Amino acid sequence: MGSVKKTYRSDALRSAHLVAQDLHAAGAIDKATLRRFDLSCLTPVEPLDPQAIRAIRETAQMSQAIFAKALNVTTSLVSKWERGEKKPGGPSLKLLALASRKGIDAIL
Amino acid sequence: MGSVKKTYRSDALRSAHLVAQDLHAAGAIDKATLRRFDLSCLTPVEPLDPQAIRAIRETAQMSQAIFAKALNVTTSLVSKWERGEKKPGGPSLKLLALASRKGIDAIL
DNA sequence: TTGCATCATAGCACTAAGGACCATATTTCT
DNA sequence: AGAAATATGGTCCTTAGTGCTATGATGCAA
Repeated sequence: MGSVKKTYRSDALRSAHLVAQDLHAAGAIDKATLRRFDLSCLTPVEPLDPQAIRAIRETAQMSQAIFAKALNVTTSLVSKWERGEKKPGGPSLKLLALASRKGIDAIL
Repeated sequence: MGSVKKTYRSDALRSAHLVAQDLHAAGAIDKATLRRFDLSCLTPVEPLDPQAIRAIRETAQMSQAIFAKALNVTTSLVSKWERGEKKPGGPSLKLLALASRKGIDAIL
């Protein structure tokens, strides 16, 4: 199972943030470095075209209805995203980016 | 560290979704059960008052600016959330719920 | 066949979230 | 002292997101 490997990478990322904070608390690194570190840790968020959004959902094997529930939006909105009638912004894009890069389970 | 325990719980949750899909593919469970399972897996999303939002951010040891970047929103919006001028909805609430229940690293 | 449910699309009206700008005052680090 | 980060406050404005309803296609079971 990807369980072991995925866990390793995931936890490394996860703990890195806290480790960096401890280093700063101990005076080992300055605030600027900590700040830059935090920003470099963020999952990149780029605009998604309708097909890309649908691809994320279909990879997750979900209907529009339960995909919408996972993102805490309405099904009609998901439909509009996938047809290009509306474009996801700010927080929605972040959720989609997480689902795309880390897998749907990252946001369940 | 927490790595092992957290990983165990996290991976169990993560794989459960895929396992259920396999069970369905194998004909072991029906579609309705699969659907209900997916919904029951979702991180509960409840309204958050301004102090709760600030608490999440301060637990993460982040300034409004980098917290905003993590959520892919503007700093002024985070400020408004924490002062009660605006209330986070849909996708924003989902992100905040993830940060609150699974830790800030879940959304980095 | 009939019936019932899920699925996806589509329309419309409406509210408020969220974005993009400002300016200000305080703190913190150099 | 200066520079940079921090948090608040504001104002204007766009549109994302909601809620509702209706449609047709699909699939499953009685």
